[in-house]
Amino acid sequence: MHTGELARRAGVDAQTVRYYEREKLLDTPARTASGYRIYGPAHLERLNFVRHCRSLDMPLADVRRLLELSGERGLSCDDVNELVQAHLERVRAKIAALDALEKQLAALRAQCDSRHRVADCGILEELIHAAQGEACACHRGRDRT
Amino acid sequence: MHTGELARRAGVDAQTVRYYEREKLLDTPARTASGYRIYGPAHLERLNFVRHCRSLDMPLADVRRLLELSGERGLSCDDVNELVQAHLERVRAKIAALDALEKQLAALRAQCDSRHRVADCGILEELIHAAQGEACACHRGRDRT
DNA sequence: GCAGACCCTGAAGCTACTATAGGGTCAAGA
DNA sequence: TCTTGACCCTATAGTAGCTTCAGGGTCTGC
Repeated sequence: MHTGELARRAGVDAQTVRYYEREKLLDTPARTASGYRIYGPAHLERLNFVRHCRSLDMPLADVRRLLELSGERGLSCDDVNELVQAHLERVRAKIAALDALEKQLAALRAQCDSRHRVADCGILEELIHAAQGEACACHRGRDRT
Repeated sequence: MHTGELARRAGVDAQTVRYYEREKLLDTPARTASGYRIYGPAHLERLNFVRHCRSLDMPLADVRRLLELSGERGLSCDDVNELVQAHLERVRAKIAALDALEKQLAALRAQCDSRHRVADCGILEELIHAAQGEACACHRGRDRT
């Protein structure tokens, strides 16, 4: 099959397929005389694997590593474990950060009932006040993900 | 004060200050004869406001809009409300997506107890299997944030 | 007069794609 | 045979919000 069909079957854009090839996530395929890429079932399988990992929000570097590891079938799979564990922890950390964020935003949103003017808008007031207050440590050296 | 001191006081990098100036988030400051930027307290206040909004994960475009709106003090503050509300909803959507993700990753992590080889690693097995299964719709047209 | 800390500009790098420009290929229909 | 339309190719730029780097100037103290 050609690039377009492979892409369609995996539910991605054809450009993404070429991008993955450049990034060494897909094996370089054979070409027709006129330069069209020719893919087989193994490519589709691999592309699906990559997309599944991406749907789990794994960075491409991790996916690449998993692909390498899955080739070395005799090795202990500690590395696979660590990688997934580390990713799980990143996701959990992000959830915690967003939960805190959501609380702050909900509180902020509650400051204004939209029936008044910018000059005495509770939200802006709060934003400006919070930005100046000594007590507001939320924008000092916070980790950004 | 010069760029470095402003940056230090706001807890950011000096390059970030210059970046915000380019992006029209800070007023262009006066310069010394030799070209050094000179900032006053108003700049620090504004920079703190920007950083506070960023700590709430607001995109710079939203921050720019808030800065504009806070200048028009006679207007109704409906726009401020909408902006914060929309951002809050984005954050909530992201939390929901990450919660689902965390469950999938935790399940995946539980597949392998690390005492065996890659050849029969439960995680890799599961990843490959899930990527191929018809039932796995998780990587077909999922929304990406 | 020199070291070290600071300042400047412009450009590249990061992630994971997406989009655009400018061109070639192929199969079917008139 | 010509044309149309759908596909393919490459290379490059754009997205967000910075960070880092290269290559240079300035200022202060010894």
